[in-house]
Amino acid sequence: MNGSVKAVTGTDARRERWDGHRADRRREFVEAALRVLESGGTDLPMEAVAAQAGVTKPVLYRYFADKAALVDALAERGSQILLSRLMPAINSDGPALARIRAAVGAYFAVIDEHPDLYRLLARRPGTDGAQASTERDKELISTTLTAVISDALCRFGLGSGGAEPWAHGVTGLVHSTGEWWLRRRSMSRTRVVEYVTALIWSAFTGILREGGIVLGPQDPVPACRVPAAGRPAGTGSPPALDPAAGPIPGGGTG
Amino acid sequence: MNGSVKAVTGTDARRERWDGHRADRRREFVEAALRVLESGGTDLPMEAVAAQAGVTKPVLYRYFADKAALVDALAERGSQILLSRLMPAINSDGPALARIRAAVGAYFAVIDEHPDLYRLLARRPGTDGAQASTERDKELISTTLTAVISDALCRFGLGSGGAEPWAHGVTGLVHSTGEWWLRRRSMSRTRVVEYVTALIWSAFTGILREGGIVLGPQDPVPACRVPAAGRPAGTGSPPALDPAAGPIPGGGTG
DNA sequence: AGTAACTGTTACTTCAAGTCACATACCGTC
DNA sequence: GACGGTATGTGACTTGAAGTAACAGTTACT
Repeated sequence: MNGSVKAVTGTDARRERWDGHRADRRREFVEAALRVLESGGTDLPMEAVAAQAGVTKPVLYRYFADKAALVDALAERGSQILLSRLMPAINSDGPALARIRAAVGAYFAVIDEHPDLYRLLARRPGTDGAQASTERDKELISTTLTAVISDALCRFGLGSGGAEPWAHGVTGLVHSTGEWWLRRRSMSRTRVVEYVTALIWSAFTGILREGGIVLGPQDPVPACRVPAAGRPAGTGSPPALDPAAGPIPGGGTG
Repeated sequence: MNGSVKAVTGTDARRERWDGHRADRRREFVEAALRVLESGGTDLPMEAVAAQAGVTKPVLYRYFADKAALVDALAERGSQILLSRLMPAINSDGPALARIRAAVGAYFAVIDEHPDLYRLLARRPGTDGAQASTERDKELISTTLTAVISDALCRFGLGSGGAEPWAHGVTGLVHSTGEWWLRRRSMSRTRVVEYVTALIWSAFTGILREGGIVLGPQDPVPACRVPAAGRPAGTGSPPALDPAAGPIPGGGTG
C-alpha cells in the first residue's frame, strides 16, 4: 500500500520530518543563553550556554554559525520583548504626553527586568565589527520609531525629513539614560522616567512649535497606525531655527 | 667631588632619571594604536600595536597592564580631543542656539575626522564589563555636560535635579545619531547637525518653558563657567508636566 | 535491511591575550 | 674602571575561548 508520504508529496518524508524543528531548538538555546546571563555575569561563553542547555559545544554550533549569530538571536529576542511593551504604549489612545510617558515607563520597566540582556546587547561582544548584522535590534527599534515620528509629523503637516535622525536620537537618549540609571540607580525609576519623559516631551512640542503648532499636555494626537517597517524617511528640511540665518516665523517668543 | 645627585637629594639619581619617561612612552603607544586603527580595521590586536611602535608585545605590556588599559588610554585621548573642541563651542559667547549648534557641529566634525577611534570607543572591546573603568570617556563628557546643564538651570532659577539624567540623555542623543550617521551618511553633515541642533534646542527651551521661561533663538545666556568636574547634580523634582494625571500610569513600580 | 535526517560525544586546531626567562644598554655611584 | 639600578629589548611559552573534525548512536521513513 502507499499511504507513504513520498507517494503523496513526491518528496522523501524523512526530510520534512524535521522542518520547523530547528526553530524550536534555536529557541531552546536562546533560553539557555538567557539563563546563563542571569546567573553568570557579563560575558557569555559558548561552552556555558551549551552546558546550560545540557549539551556540548558542537551541538550549539550546529544551530548557530558562530557566537555573533547567537547574540543576534538574543538581540532579536530582546527587541521583541521591548517592542511588545513599547508599541502598545505608544499606540495607546490618550494624550500625546501620556503616551510618551507610558512608552518611556515601559522601556525602563523592561531594562529593569532584564539588565543583563540589556547590557550584553548594549555593547556587543563577539559582533566584531562592521558588516555582520550591525545591531539589528537597535536598528529595528529606531526604524520603528522612525515610522512613528514620521507619521506624527505628517499628521501635523510637517516635513518628515528629520524623522530618521530624530528617531535615532531619541533612541539613544533613552538608551543612554537607561544605561546610566542601571549603573548607578541613583534615583527611583519613576523619577528617571519622569525626567526622560519631560525631555522628550519638550523636544517633541518644541519641534512642533517650530512648525507653528502648539501642543498642550492634554491634547490628543490621532493614534499612529504603524506601517510594516520604516520607510526610509520622507522629505523636508531641517527647521530654520535662526531667524537671522533664514526665513521662518516669529522667533520662539511665543 | 660630590656634585652627585645623591649627595644633594638623598636619593639615588638612577631612580629619578626615568621619572616622567613612562608618560612619554605611553603616549607613543597610544599614537601607534591610533595608527593601527586608522590603517587596519575595527579590531586592535596588541601585537599589531606593538609592531606599529616598532617593538614586541612584552614591551607594550610593561606600560599597559592589559588591553583594557590601552583602550582606556585611547578613550582618554578621545575625550580630550572631543572636549577640546566641544568646550570652546559651548562656552563661546553668543545666543544659546548658536552655542548648541556650534557644539553639535564640533561633535560631528570630530567623529567625522576620527571615525575608527569613535567606533572603537563606542563599543568597547576588551573592557569586559562592569567594574574596570567603565567608560571613563563617555562618563567624563556626561559629567561635564551635567555641570553645564546644571549651571544653565541655576541661572534660570530652576532646580537642577534633572541635570544628570538629561546630560546622559543628550550625550546619548548625539552619540546615537552620530553612530547612525557614520554608518549611513545618508545626509550631509551640516544637515544632521541642523536636525540634532533643532532637537536639542527644542528640548532645552521646552524644559525652560515648563519652568515658565521663554527663550528665543537670539536670546543670550550668560556663558557658563564650567567647574572643575561635575557636581553630582543638585536638587529638584521632575517638572510636573501633566496637571491632570498625578502619578505614573505606565511601567509599574519604581 | 537500508538510509536520511537528526542526536550527541571527545579531542583537536587556532588565535589573541598575557607571561616568563633571559640578554643588553645606559649612566650614575663608588 | 667595576658595580648595579633602571631601563631596553627578544623569543618562547601558557591560557582560554572560539570554532572544527571525526566518529558513534537513534529514530522513523522507504
